[in-house]
Amino acid sequence: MPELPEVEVVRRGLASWVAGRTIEAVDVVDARSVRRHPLGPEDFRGQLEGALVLDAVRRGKYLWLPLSDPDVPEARVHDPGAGPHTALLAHLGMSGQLLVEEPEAPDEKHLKVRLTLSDTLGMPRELRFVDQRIFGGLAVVPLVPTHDSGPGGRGDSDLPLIPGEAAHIGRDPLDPLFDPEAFHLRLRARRTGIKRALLDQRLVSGIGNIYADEALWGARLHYARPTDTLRRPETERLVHAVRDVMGRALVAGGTSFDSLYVNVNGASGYFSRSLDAYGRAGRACRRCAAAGEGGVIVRERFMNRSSYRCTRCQPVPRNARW
DNA sequence: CAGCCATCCTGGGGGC
DNA sequence: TGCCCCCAGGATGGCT
Repeated sequence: MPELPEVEVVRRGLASWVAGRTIEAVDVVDARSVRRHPLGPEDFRGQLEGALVLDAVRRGKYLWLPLSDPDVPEARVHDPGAGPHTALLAHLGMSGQLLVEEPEAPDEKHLKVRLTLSDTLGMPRELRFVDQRIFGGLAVVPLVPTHDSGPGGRGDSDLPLIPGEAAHIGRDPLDPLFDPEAFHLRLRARRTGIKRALLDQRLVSGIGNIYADEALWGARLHYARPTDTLRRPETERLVHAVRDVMGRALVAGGTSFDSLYVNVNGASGYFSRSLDAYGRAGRACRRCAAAGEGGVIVRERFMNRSSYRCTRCQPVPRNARW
């Protein structure tokens, strides 16, 4: 399942392969993948055809391509303060892929949307949205200046332009603007369990079920640990563990062990070999084994999902909040 | 407002 | 071999 490292790998691929090209044609193969575009597939196509892709931007697991507005060329071009006003917004959901392919490549089984891009340097390409489970989708949305938890007192022109759909998404742990001390204080103010908090994209973004379990294992914390009892060293351990697991995944190009997810050019990653908790039910905890101890990874149902933890180094806490 | 849960969705896989 | 059911989980809307 794409989490922050996978989405960031896709973003980088889009920035290098798609930015600078024009969208020449749009084929919505399955309208369900644009159901979050309020005006329907025809409007989706009309708004994209002829648009120039300027960049590829990410906030948490939301990804968007800022577009030049082809309908108002003159006025905008001569206004130095005018940035892009719309973007192609994408969320990969559980199984979404954005693939940059040669037009001759055969259609994928779950191809949902095909964007034909302008030919650059004799390299014609299509951007294809492929999605089996249809939790993800595409939409053309306005970009609006949006405050976040950063320093205030600035004018509108200095605020980041992001889609309203992503306005509530917090900074991710690898973002320079992520504030570990503020994160700690917000955790302490919550009345819930730590895994619920990690999965709340408003508090910290980019973490899904897999990296949540990996980070909790790294920090030796149980998923039901009450957030209001966390001590500063524990939060620091957790932030360090999240950054470590995400950083390693990013270097490896995303986990993509699901085989549904591959990166923007269709190549699989291989980070799954180094997962310590997720998917290892019944196997020995590596850390315990290295210390000559007998901790075992168990799978438990939590939040209608699977959670993996070590019985020994992630014991059930007092006052657990399930 | 904060917390939390059901729901969306498809296809692979196990059981029989 | 075919059928049924479970399972995967990100984000949202609507409860309490």
